[in-house]
Amino acid sequence: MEKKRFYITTPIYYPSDKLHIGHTYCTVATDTIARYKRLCGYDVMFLTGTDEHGQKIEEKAREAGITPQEYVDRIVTGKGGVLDLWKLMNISNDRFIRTTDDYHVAGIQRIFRKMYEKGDIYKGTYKGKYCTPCESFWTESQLVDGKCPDCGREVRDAEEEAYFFRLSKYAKPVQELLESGTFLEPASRVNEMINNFIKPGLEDLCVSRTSFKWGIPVDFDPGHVVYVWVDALFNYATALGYMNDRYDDFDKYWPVVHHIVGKEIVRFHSIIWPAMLMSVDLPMPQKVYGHGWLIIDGGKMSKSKGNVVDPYVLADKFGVDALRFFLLRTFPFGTDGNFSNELLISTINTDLANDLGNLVSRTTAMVEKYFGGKLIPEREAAEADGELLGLIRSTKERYAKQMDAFQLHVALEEVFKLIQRANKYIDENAPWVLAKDESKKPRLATVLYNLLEALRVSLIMLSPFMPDSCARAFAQIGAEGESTGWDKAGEYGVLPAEVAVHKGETLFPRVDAAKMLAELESHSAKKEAVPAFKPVLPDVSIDEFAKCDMRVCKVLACEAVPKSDKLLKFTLDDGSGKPRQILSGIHSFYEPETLVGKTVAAILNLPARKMMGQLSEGMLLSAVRELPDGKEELHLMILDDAVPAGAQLC
RNA sequence: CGCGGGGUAGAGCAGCUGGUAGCUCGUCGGGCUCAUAACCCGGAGGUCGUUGGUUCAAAUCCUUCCCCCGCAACCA
Repeated sequence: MEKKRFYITTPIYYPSDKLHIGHTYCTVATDTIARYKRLCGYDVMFLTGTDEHGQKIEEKAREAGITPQEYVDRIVTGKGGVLDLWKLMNISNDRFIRTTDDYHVAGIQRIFRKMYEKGDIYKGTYKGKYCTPCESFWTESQLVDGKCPDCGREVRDAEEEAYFFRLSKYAKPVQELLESGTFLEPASRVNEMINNFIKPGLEDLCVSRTSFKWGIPVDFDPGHVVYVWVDALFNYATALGYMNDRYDDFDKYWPVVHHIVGKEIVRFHSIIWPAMLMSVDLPMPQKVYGHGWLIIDGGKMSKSKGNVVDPYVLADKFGVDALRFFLLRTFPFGTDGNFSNELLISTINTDLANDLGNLVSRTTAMVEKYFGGKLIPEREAAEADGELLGLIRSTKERYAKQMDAFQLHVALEEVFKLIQRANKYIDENAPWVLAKDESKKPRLATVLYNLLEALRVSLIMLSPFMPDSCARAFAQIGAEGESTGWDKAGEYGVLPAEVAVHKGETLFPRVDAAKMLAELESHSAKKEAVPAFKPVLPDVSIDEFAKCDMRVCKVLACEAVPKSDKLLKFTLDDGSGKPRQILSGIHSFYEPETLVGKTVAAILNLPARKMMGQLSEGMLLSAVRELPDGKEELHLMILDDAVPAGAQLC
């Protein structure tokens, strides 16, 4: 009979910077599932890779003075890069795709054309902000203070020609897909997607750009570059040979696709991706699983906060397997988890050193001490064995159920129930007492054999999580070959009666928490930085500066804008005699009532603009800086009340 | 009323198809000595965010309100 197939993917990561523990978490989890499926006998295809195009990488490369290709090569294949990281973390991916690979590029061009010919991609206009001197398009959110983020100059509304994907056309089938059961998990994400994105109506999606070059050219329309969606999402298909001839196992693995993704990209994978697949008439993936994030000190990990955890450091200090284990044992896979070094250390000490490692150690030590390393074949069963043997036989089933549902942390819990029961079993049977009586030797051998069997079974189930350590442990307890296979994970009596053990070096050394924390502290202490000084912007002429009409205003009234977290609505006396309304996003720093009567400064000649449906005629001046923790510190410019309204700042 | 998640012992979490509140760490006491000062047993510690309701019975179902977190929107 042919093996059942299983195709699993991580997202392709964006190599604009070094990867951190969050990427590692996702990849390690996916790797563990892949290893588990292989263990169960599946024909597994495990794909990971990098998403290497786009404006941001183009910019980063320009800053570094190298080509975009050189830039991504450095991060992906360079020393300490993505490939090195996965090698270090013992990731067993079968394939690694880079969106700059030529077969992917060719495939995407064909896919783009296919969707175009079908009429699902059409030419339209993309509206955005344009900076003429820089010849660059920006979205609202990219603007810095309403200005070009590159040069700080004014931008204007503009349109560019672009291709769009008819996402709207697929809204209904996508909704049906989401509602139809297990496509998207955890289930809580389904409502989020439908309520937030589908119900309000899906807009067609811009899938090409002319404003930057670093991407896959649209082959039938030079100047256009395929924008992220088509390029990145279809990696899952091109990596199997879809629309290219580099590989030819697309038909083999396609329908059994499982995408493991972070919750931030669930939307793309559960709405846009299915829609595009429908467009090219491909069957839907079996599952999209959105896992949670690692949270640090209650907040998201980010480079600007300086709280990024470096997997290289942790792997170096604790060992790869311990780190892998910690990530998957501690945090429920579907929800966010609070990362901390203390938790890491305590998990390693409790589960790996005290429970598992110590069990291997004390069991093998006793076999050596009482039997010279090799058990005698005589046995004597006892009632006291029942519970342990029951767990040896039954844990596999519960474990498998959890693993199949990607509940990795619960699966591990099941294994550790067995390990803890085995430790208790030693206490109950006190082998050291049996050892004193020669006539109890068969009973002693039975007790130790049962322990070895408990370990063997546990190690099989732990091996997808900690492949190297389990291999070492198998050697120590004298398990080899078939006895370490999945088929034997729920059976008792598999090890030979005269099994020989080899007590080896400590599997998981205990970590000295205080010492280790101090070491890690010194690592991160260097990063405690003063707020970065933002580079001074390019010169402006005095004439340009003089164009800004900044005036002193008195706050006549101030109230929060309904339904907005950030906006405050100011009614100001600008000296003209006519009240002026300005909105400002500073509610997180000030309560409206505390500002009434204050003397402030504002630019009056910015074009009026609507925010949350309200008109804002100008902008209040504030002093802003970014703190080392990534938060923003803002002070409204509050002037001496003696300054009259309408006075000009210059 | 934008959407979603969460508020359970000192900390971190489970339980949430209703029926004496559980796990890990920490803490206190005991046991054991094979083992990586590890292991085993026991104790202390919670009015399960708040209000009202359904029920013989609610952490668990419905309802009010409060707080936290994410997404969306939005910070010129």
